[in-house]
Amino acid sequence: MNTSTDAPRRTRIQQEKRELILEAALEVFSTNGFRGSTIDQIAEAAGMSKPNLLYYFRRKEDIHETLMQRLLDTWLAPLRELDDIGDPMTELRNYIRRKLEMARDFPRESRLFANEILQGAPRIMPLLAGELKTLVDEKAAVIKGWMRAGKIARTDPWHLIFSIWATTQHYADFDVQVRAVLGADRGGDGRFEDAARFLEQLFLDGLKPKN
Amino acid sequence: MNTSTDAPRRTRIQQEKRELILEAALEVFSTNGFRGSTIDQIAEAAGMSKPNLLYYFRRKEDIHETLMQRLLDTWLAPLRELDDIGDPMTELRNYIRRKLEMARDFPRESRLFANEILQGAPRIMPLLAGELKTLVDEKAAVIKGWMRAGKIARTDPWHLIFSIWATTQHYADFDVQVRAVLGADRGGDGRFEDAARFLEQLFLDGLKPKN
DNA sequence: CTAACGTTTGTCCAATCGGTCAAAAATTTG
DNA sequence: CAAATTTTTGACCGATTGGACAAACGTTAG
Repeated sequence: MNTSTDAPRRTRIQQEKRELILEAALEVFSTNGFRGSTIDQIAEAAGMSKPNLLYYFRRKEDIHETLMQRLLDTWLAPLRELDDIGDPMTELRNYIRRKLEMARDFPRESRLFANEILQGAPRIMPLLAGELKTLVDEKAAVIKGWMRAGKIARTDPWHLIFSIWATTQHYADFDVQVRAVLGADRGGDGRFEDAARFLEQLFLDGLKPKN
Repeated sequence: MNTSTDAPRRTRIQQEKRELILEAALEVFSTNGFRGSTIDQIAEAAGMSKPNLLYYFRRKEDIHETLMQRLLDTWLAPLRELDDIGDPMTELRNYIRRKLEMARDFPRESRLFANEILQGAPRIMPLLAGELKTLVDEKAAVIKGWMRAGKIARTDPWHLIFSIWATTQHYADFDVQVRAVLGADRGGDGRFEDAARFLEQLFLDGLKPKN
């Protein structure tokens, strides 16, 4: 992993300022969407003038693209770690837990991604049909193996992965709604632990009465 | 439900054209978001000139507001129908099924709603903390009753509702991703039936092996 | 027919947008 | 130090935006 292999040579200031801009852009893009965000907003959030920002990223889309590229790697890391060798139930529990932690700790990243997908994924479609599909197919095969071995109930592995994505990311993407519905008492910091408990039961036990 | 009670008197043409605009705006807003959509786009999709559109809705926000108000009612209808009297498992199954059907038949409405929530629900926050919270609390109480009666396993009713929302709406909001990952063979029209089967098993049986 | 009213459009406007450019300021290099 | 290079900025530009407006057009009731 030599970071200087293909990356353009950059000065210390360039590295720092680019990070500053990307951090500011994540904040702005994730709450306003790409078209809803302006370069001025990002520049102000990054504490610099618009032409100065454009000195580091020549087009608005370059910022967004850089952000999305970085995002996808970290975003798929938990799924990559789903291991064939470990105990199936433990592996799934850990995956759900890690995804929920990411929703809690990186909600802006989740919303940025959701925004992109919602609008038809115009900028990352190739990645979805390529890298993402490959990874999911691979992990679906692992899960299928567990099912054949009788370690977990038989279901559709792809839809299982979808439902884990949906339920965990919901706590980042729809956070406003979750907090509004739970109200002041239950919508506080404890909501993620409640969610973790619930999701664990849902995926690992189901709703069937235990009589 | 007298529709003429508070509504301004409208001619036949006004009724028709307003519907035309709302239909066009649903299409445009749901794929581009509020700020990403232009009045020109909506006007063109509705087959009229921009000033003509502005004759029926004086501001861009008025269109969006009207759309959101209508949406919320139909969107919450399935939950409203969750009945205390019916058989719990059947009621839940039907609710999940109806929500999934809505994701299939009204994906634009789902995406419009998701767009609004994602961006912090600036225009419908009061509705979430008011009408929506009341409804969810009410239905959560119903579900709690079923749990006390031993009809379904004990869990958090609020998070149960969240997870039903998340999993079903996922097939509308993240449709592009779902289709990309499933690929050409499994991403066709059958994907909703696969999803229905999977979700039914997930929520009603769980993943525990049946040994 | 015609006056009144409802509908449609072309033209225009101020504000905002993404982005350019040259020149000033700061930093690094020799 | 001074020259070379990098960084920052103010001023500016053309395009797009939401919206205003008056004039033209269509419809209908008397």
